[in-house]
Amino acid sequence: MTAGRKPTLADIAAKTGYGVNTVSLALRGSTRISQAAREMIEKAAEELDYIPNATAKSLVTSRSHTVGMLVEYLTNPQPTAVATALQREMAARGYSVLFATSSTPEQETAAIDMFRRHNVDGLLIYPVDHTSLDHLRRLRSRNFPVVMLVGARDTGLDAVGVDEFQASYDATTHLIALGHTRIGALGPLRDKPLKLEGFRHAHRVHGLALDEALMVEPVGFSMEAGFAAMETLAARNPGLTAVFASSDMFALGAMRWAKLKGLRVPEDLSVVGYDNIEFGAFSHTTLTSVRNDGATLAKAAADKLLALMEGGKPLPPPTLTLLPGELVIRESSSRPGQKGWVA
Amino acid sequence: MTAGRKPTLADIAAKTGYGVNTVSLALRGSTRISQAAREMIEKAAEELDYIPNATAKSLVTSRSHTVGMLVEYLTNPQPTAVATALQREMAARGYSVLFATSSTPEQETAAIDMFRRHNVDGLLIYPVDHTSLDHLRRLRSRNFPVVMLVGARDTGLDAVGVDEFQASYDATTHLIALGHTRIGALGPLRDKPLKLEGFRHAHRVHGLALDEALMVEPVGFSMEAGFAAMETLAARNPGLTAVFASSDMFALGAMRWAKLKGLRVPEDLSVVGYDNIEFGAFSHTTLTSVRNDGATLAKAAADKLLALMEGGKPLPPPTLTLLPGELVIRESSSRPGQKGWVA
DNA sequence: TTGTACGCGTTATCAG
DNA sequence: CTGATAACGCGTACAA
Repeated sequence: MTAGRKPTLADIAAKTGYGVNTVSLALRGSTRISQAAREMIEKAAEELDYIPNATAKSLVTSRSHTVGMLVEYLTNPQPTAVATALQREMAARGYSVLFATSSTPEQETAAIDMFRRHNVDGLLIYPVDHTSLDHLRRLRSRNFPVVMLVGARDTGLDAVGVDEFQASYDATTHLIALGHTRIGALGPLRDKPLKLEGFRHAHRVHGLALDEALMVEPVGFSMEAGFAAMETLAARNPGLTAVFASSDMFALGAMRWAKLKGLRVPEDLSVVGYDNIEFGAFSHTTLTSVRNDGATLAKAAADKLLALMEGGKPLPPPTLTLLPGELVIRESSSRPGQKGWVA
Repeated sequence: MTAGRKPTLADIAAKTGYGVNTVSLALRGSTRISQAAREMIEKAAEELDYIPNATAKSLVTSRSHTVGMLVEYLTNPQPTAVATALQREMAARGYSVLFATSSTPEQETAAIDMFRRHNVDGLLIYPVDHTSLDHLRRLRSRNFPVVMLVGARDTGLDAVGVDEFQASYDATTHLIALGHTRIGALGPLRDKPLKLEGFRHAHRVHGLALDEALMVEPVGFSMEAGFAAMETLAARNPGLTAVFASSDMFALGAMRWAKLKGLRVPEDLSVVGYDNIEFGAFSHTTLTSVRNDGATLAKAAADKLLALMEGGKPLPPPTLTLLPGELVIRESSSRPGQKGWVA
């Protein structure tokens, strides 16, 4: 078994004496082929170690059975888990996934162009900027299936995601119910506004004043970014007793900051995160956080994309699948000045 | 701009009056095309929103400019960071990456088959079982470029990775030098033996007896798995004063276990991890760990794969690129019964 | 400088 | 049941 090109249908045809077309049909399990022919052909294919050429197939069928998956940095375990689950879900449905990361709009369009050159049948995307989605709407208007992995309303796009607004509202309300009145927030202000809008909404509903200085946007997606943002937040707001973080990464960074400052969590500072990653659940002080079911999300997104890809070609109107986020209360949140949570 | 198929070279040819082949050459910047023709053609391509069909191109050139990337679960941030960096490195070199995860040998071969169907030009792989690599050697013998992301010696494969044996030896030696004599280990025993072999080797070199009961293999790649394995380890070994974990995930799980048992780290139990993930550096008790430079690794792997893909076709003999791992000493390791590390 | 013809490996169409 | 033949979109001769 030396070099040589890959065996093709023609090689099998030559070896068995049948025509390429018969070979093609036999290998795809057509019933119009005789038992004898099928067995002979399958045996020959086996011997030659034949591997179907998806590229050639794609050219003639104009379906690549490939989708593009575009996410931001994979530093956050939660989207990472979703991406992994998505790949498996798509594989189970017979689709391969081309993968790319983008942290800027330019990288995002470059990646999408790459996907289109490769004729992907659809796109799973966690967009960089949740508020400017024209390029995705344009794709959709050309009947190109796109499923966005963010639970944003009224985007004109198919989407599945957690109800970040509601979940963040719940998380903030939890802190307010505990008696906190000066609550800070760490998270994106412009690109991904849903979580902080939920934070704002909770203040409105419960009649709590909210100063813009109480919201700080970390630079990047690391614990260190959370740490630095927490430092800024604390400097600006002396009386702070609680923080809501849009990501457990930030929350853990904030807890680290508290430790270095000699502040106890939750006695001196309550911390609530988002994503419910394992690092929070196993942290020294366990982290109160919003759980979103990544597996369900991945499955729903895969199903939705599949329906669009294999359905008729004027795409149906876009639908939004909103999954609930559930607040998991642990040690890091309590009444101000107190240890342990009391309902 | 309604539905309709994608524009092709023929469409541009029709619109401009040139032949397809002139269009093809012009778009690829051939100098044999007149200035006027080029400009007219580029303008038409722009207007039609022409996107080259990589599939068709691939069929005729028999190069897909696509590589497969196969990793295990992305629950561990370190391999995840490497995977992300690899995708970016490959993109910078004009390659797209098909991505899959595999946690069993069966899934691994299934994924590789998928890659081959899609005619990937090469493969980046973190194999499930570091000791059975025949299937990869077989690919290589057919001149298919494969770069393994594990620094294992004498595999007959191209590989780039950290010197896990040496780094684990160093980490264990650190504990021995601190005065520990009963050191447990958490990590894979069979599939990925390098780290525990380094652990063993340190015992041999420093004349320390080593009981098989001191090594426990966690089930899975989570903190919870580390937690459970630590429980088993402790139950089997009462006098234990230190643990070496083959992954920071396991180490953090072990620290969590210590906390729940009322043991202080490092006074009652020293813990050394591996991977130097941010969660360890920002943990309540910061984690001593082995740093491996993921960015350098990704770059080296990308370069190596590129050389194989674009070099001549009897593949050159395989080479191994070994990167050093560096022990980063933090709070979690000290002399037995003591807080803080003294050299 | 540009056009024509052919082939890449497969599926689809239409005969036989 | 099976076999020619024509696409699919592009690159590479070679010819004009």
